[in-house]
Amino acid sequence: MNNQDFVKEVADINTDFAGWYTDVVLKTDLVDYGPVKGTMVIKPYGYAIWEQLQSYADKRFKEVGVQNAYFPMFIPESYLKREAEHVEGFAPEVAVVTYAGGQELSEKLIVRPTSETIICEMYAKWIKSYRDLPVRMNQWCNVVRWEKTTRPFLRTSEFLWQEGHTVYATPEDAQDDVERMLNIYIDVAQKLLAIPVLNGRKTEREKFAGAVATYGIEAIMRDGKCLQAGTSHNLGQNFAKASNIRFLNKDGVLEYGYSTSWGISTRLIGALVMVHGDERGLKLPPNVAPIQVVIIPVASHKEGVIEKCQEVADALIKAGVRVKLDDSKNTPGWKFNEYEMKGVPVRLEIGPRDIENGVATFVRRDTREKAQLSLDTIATEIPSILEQVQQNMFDMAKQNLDNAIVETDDYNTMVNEINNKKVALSYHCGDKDCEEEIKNKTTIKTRVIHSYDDTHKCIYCGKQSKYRVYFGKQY
RNA sequence: CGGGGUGUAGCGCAGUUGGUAGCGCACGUGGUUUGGGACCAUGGGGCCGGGAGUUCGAGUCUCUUCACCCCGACCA
Repeated sequence: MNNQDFVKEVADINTDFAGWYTDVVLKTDLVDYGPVKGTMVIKPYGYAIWEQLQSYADKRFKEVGVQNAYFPMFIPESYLKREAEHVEGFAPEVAVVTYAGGQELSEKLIVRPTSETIICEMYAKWIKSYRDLPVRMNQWCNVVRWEKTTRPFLRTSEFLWQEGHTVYATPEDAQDDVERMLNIYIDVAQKLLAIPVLNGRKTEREKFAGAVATYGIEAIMRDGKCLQAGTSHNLGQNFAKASNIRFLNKDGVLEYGYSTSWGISTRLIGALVMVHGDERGLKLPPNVAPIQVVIIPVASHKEGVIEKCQEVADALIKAGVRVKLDDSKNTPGWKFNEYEMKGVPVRLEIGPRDIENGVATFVRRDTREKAQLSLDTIATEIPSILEQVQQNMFDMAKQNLDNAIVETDDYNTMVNEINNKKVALSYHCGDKDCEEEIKNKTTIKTRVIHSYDDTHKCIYCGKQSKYRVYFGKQY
């Protein structure tokens, strides 16, 4: 097979982006379809990306004092119903267990679509005094949401995520938490995944079912569509009241707690693919790539080639680089294409000619730049090259993001630009029905609020603006 | 849930008016190769998505069901 064949087997990235996406995630062994509709098997290469992401986020959570725990996946149906907006938001997409242990259950069990209800029930049991606060726990788990359309990573019936749930004594502390966690998510996206994001508060229409306020990060794919990549919710006292989370304050008065919740999911892997990928396949930023450097021996049967490759691999491992030496039977050319498709950031080719010259040939995935590196200094140079690749990938993605944003005060311009793969930044009145009308007419929704500003007119209804907000189409 | 499309070997596909299922790649074995998807030889591999029907006979015709893809609707 030559590269033409690869191109033929994968849909064209420019004319069929959705087809390109599914082809790439399947062909690069990130994922496969499960036997049940809408389910996915995350294969080792895809799971390794998730593990990188997990370990970064987990470390950040722990640094700010969050502890991990695990809560059951089955939630009594009655729990979900305690918060009116919450049940309305989730009821259509929950999976329900009605039969177990050989008999009909007296109370149906919801398979968690998110765990606010069950965690708050437990918190209510544990929290008695202001001395018990704050409570801040996170769990890494799976959740189930039975949605109509599915796409690997982006929207599946079951997916992996983390959900953090906290309770504070004051609204100010809760709001601080919401912003602190949002900032960690911004770092996960930007520093780890090299995905620049828009961030801010969601509108009333777009907020989480049961929240007082939702904040989110939004990534923009190369087809101009937006993807909600992480959310941080201020739940106010809504869930505390629904679950009866009360504590005695310093004055001996019983008060409801203030809770928050926040999450990121395997969807980020989908974003990673769609933000950075190109016509050759995946392109992974070094900080999250399971393999940062692949070493490909050339003429590996020749004296000393494999030994030299192994030597370089060992030196790189010692320098903290995730490296793979591929000494399989495939030809070098096959391997070049394979690892480019899989998005490995840096490739080293080592053959008799290189060894003779005391160098290795290196090729960057992001720029496809090819050069020689001295074998003596390679282990010290590679880490900084990886940093450059990481930075360059972020910069390129940032440029795409900046280019995608169009500031406009004209409704028709907004609709046209968004249909032309852009994201609009416009003023809006903040009225739910007005936003609803725009959505019904065009499928365009608000993403996050840019800034509050009442000195302009709403782009749709012409009334006084409340804020400036990003509009776009979404995955 | 509406409209369109596809299910045949691990992957990509062909299969004529119905007559015992084929190609390329991948895979096993032996050898030659190795700097952008190598070559020769020789093997193995199939519930033709599932079910029901028509027929002497179904990959092919009819009905039905399931899954996946695309476009909408829905979607913290």
